[in-house]
Amino acid sequence: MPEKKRKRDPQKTKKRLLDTAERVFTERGFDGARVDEIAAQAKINKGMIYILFGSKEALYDEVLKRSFRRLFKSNRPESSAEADPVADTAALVRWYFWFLSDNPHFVRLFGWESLTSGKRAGKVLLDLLDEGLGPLQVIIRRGKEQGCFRDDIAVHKLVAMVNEMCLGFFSRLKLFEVLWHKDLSNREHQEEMLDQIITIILNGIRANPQDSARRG
Amino acid sequence: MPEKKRKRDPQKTKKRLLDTAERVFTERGFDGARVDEIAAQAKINKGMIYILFGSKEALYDEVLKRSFRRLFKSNRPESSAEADPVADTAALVRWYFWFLSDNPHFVRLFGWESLTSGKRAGKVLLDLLDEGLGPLQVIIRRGKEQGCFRDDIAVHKLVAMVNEMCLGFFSRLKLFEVLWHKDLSNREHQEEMLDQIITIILNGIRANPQDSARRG
Amino acid sequence: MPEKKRKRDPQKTKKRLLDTAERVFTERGFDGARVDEIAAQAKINKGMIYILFGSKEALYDEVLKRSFRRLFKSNRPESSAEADPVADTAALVRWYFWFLSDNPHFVRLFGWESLTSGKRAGKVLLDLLDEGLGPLQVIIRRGKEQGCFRDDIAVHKLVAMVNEMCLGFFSRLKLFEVLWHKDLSNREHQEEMLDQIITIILNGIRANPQDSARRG
Amino acid sequence: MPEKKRKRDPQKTKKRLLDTAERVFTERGFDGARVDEIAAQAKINKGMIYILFGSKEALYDEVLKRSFRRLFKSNRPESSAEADPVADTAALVRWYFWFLSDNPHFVRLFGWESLTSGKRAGKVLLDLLDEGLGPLQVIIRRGKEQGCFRDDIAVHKLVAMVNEMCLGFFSRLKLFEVLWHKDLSNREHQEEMLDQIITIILNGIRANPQDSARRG
DNA sequence: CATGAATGAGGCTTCATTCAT
DNA sequence: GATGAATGAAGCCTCATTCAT
Repeated sequence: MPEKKRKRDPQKTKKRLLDTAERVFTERGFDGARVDEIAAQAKINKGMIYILFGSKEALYDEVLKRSFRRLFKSNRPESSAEADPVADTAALVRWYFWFLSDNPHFVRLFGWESLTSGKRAGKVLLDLLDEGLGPLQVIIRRGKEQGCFRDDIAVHKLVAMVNEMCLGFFSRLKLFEVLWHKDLSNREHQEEMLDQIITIILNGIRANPQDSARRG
Repeated sequence: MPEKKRKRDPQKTKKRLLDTAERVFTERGFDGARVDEIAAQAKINKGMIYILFGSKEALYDEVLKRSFRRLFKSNRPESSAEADPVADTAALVRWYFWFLSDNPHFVRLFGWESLTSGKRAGKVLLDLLDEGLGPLQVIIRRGKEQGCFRDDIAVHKLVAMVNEMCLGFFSRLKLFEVLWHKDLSNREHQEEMLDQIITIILNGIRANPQDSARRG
Repeated sequence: MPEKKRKRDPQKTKKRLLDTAERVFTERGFDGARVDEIAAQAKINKGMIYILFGSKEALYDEVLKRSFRRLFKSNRPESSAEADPVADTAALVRWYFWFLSDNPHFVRLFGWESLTSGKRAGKVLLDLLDEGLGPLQVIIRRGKEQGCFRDDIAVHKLVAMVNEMCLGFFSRLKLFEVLWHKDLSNREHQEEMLDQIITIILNGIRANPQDSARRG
Repeated sequence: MPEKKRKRDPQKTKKRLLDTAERVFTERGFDGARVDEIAAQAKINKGMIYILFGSKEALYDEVLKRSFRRLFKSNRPESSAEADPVADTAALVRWYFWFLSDNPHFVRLFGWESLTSGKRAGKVLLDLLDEGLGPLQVIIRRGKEQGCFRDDIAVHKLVAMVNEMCLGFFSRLKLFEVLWHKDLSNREHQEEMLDQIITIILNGIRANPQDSARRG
């Protein structure tokens, strides 16, 4: 027998509120979001927001934190010193790309925060940049040492570029959809983009055979 | 020669207002911007905004249009069918990169509009994407045909990637400044980034010698 | 002997609540007091207030009543027809003064009620005025008859004056503390004030020797 | 021809608002007053309060200041070293008494502030106490030196007592009206109270003939 | 009884916009 | 046209009170 309409489930109430808030803040940004709208959509009394979180701002912070925690808890692929830098690079980029694909709210929150210079997320943004593709730095550096990646790669710049390609793609997904006449919510279509990114990057940083010949 | 009254110069007033509005909208977004603040900073009477533009929204639209027009009027390098696709690619990316560097407001407005799905800029965003790096498509395609660029490049995806690398870099300039401990308002430091982008891209898309050998 | 369960002692709970409510209402007045604050400080569940008293207003009424009852139950000195009006006057004023000193909450509640025209205490205020120094009227009148007090004393006005001197002193205790650079919570310092009041009053109402001589 | 309904008179608007605010704050205290009510009674748009004053609190402050200024601007009688201390005392008390009678809002605002320990009026309360009957200290002291006032008068305590008699009378005017079955808005009836106060005080502090005889 | 969650009315404040001069 | 005053709708938040458990 299925449960009937149950009330008073603070756990669920709070989650419902956070989910709704995430949706609204994500869609309209902090300034554009309306507390009333969040309450209405969450089917919650407006006052509860203030009992549970204290203010619109605190609610937003909680939404940010929760969304960002997802990145930290996401299962990032490990890379060891013995592993192949090329394969590792591809794996890490793949993981990041699909994380963003699975967390569109994260992408947008990051976007809003970037525009407000992290007025609310503060220094966490830096940690996020680092948490996402940070390990890529180590991998690239190892690749350079092993001679399979070009010498003239500025590691942190490269990481930033990869970040922008992935984040940017999902930031403007809707735009590209219209521009390319393609349904980009489709995972296979997304994968085409990912493949391109990896192809360009790997080819872009791979040491030239003749170069290594010259060197060797 | 028209008479010179004391203060009234509707042309200048309007420009001052647009400049101020651009600054404020750029900084805070449409929802975060305040008509009062714009009027105060422009040292203009609030009512004038409504006489000159009709509404906050219309003022914003005008700011958008003016900012976007700058891209259309910017002196984009031409490329002919005889030119070297490699050099052309580099030239176009350079031009786009420096345009963004010179027009930080454009970068931010584009950012806000991307997040609101172009609620206000509408389809212009598409034109902008096209206007900026659009010709790159032609160049790349020509490069592929001439065999100097890899076969497996998806042209429009590549263009998007370049766009994101440039736009994203300037979108998160402040973040990278802190992350890299570097003054990125400095043009020379910006150039380092540009060089990396071009290096990676060109290497990323260049046809492999052995590949062309195999083909040839 | 009734069983002793863990915590439930409705008697004590109610007292604790009333004590806390008295403190909070006294400090901030009815409008400034917060039901939440009272409940929190009394370490009681908010709902209990409504179970025990029904409303914020009813709780306030109960606080008022309890505080006012203390005046009625206070051990006021008796005066008989044979007694000395001068000594009786001093005794009664002393008693009233120390009652106020011992019941600062009473003083403040009276103050709030005076400002709201007894919107809540209602006519009880009148009874209180009467209950406090009321008997002074009889004493003074007897003193006038016996010739030891001046003829031209308007009895009820005098009583009011004494009342204001005592009540007013304690109402603005904190102010006088700062003004006089003196710790007026100190009982001995309070006594100095009382002595002054009694001195002035007794000298103020005592029949002049020459007057009585003239009359006699 | 009488002027028609004229609008847009910022001077009058502000005064109307302050007058209304004074009335409402005076009646209900800061916490009990409602911004909406003030706006409605002043026939003003609620927003104007925030344009003109910034906040409910700032409006209250302005009301306080304006009311208190009236005391400072009131024409207090001067007293010279040659004057008769007895007459001077009477004159000063008379002046203070009638000032309070003419400024019932002042009396009530002072009352609210006393209860909140001047949370909003701050240290001004001290100045007010001083500004009102402050000069009485000098007069009494001179009277003591000249031998016409008793030695054992504590000057500042006496001043406080006079203050309380006057202020207290007007604070509880409504109560006394009911208690005494007398219309105390009537100036002549008020004067009876004033006469009593002065009589008691002067008799209370006058040096006893026999005392001065003993001394002389 | 006792509790913590929930509620709705209303409080203060802001803001885009209009209007009288 | 240009200005400062004015406005109404709406925004965020608080608070006495109720309710399910």
